[in-house]
Amino acid sequence: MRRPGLRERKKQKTRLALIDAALSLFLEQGYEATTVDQIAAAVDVSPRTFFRYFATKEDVALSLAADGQETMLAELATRPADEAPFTALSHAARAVVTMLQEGDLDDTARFLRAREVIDATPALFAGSVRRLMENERRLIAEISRRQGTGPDDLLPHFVVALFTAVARVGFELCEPADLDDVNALAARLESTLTLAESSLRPGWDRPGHPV
Amino acid sequence: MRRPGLRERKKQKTRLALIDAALSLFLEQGYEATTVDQIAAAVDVSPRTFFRYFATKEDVALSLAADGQETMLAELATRPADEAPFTALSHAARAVVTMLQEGDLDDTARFLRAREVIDATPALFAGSVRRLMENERRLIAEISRRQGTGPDDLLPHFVVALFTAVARVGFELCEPADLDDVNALAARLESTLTLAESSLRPGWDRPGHPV
DNA sequence: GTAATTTATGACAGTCACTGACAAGTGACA
DNA sequence: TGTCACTTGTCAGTGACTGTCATAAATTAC
Repeated sequence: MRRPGLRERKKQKTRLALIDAALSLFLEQGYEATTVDQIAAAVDVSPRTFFRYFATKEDVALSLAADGQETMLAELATRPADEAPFTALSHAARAVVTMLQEGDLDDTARFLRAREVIDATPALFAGSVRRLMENERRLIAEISRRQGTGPDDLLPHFVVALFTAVARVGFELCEPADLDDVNALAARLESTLTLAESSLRPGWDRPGHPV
Repeated sequence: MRRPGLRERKKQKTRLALIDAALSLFLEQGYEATTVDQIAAAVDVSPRTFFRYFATKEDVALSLAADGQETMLAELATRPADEAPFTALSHAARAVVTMLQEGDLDDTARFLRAREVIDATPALFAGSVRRLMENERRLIAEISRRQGTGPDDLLPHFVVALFTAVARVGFELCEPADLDDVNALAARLESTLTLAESSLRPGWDRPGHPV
């Protein structure tokens, strides 16, 4: 598993090159002012190839965040079944930050740069939220499975919606200063989670609580 | 003010005709399968004119929901300053339902039909959430103003994000059966608001609570 | 009432995101 | 080394969206 083969390595290289080139161009001249042709030209690749790596233009900026969400989903699946839903979700969110702290330095820088571009570009921010919502369905399914509740139960929807709100405040609404540093991001997430816990009644995310 | 002038009346008529035609086509053949040219042709208007009424294709389905958000903002502004933020936001949300219940029957039907199309179309659902998020900034500003907190205070962000989450669960995640009836929508909103209140500690949305 | 002015619309040309199809090049593997 | 699978470039096309200019209709001035 050490070497994924030359072909696979080339692909990853092209993918990262496209992301880097796109982020640079987006920062320089703005997102809408940048054409896919420009990005492709910067990596010396045909525009058609760009769309073989990324389904849409916004994807090139959002794919890293999407990877983070996959990490979160995976972490959630490993949490013990008797853990309270909101607690399990909190740990899953922390896993994303941990992944950044432990990962390659270049990868972390790229991730934070992507966040910077996303926060500065309304269209990308919108896309980011869209992804978050799509992911919400999967989170709801997982929480619902853990709790054994039916698919039309309000509680899982409620818990996940609330958690997503907290995560958004923690992750996305960062001050520009916070964007430089992963640790600042982690601190922000923690303080938001603390605020959430101090605002909610104990056991609120368990069925049968509101008597 | 009774008569806004012939020109203005014509414009409103065209606007509603475009919305109705678009919603019908979206329901019949799906959103992406419907072209702007088709919508324009159905109303006997040039495609260029369509874009003079709606900035984007998705706008034609989302504009009614956008109107609802304006109503909410306006209602929020009239709430007493000493009212707790979440309570004020809840009343503002109720104002949207009230507006539907009291409004023209055709308008209500159109609104519910738009919701139906939006819920059935991922792209439109995403756009709907996007609008909600964009609106969040204005809600935060208003809550922040009411509370007299600084712009970098976490609490207004937190309160509004939580409220948006609740509103989404109440408004958007409706069962198909609920879409026929405004009263069912109202009931759903109320039960979600109740769930939220029973989950949160009293005074959580006021500054200085979590000692 | 008619003339002047504003405003909505249509027609046309153009940009850009995105896609299907086919041909050519390159790594994988026997 | 030769075959196979996969990746890429080229090309042609669709559809969303925009700028521009001329025309027609509504509003206002006279």
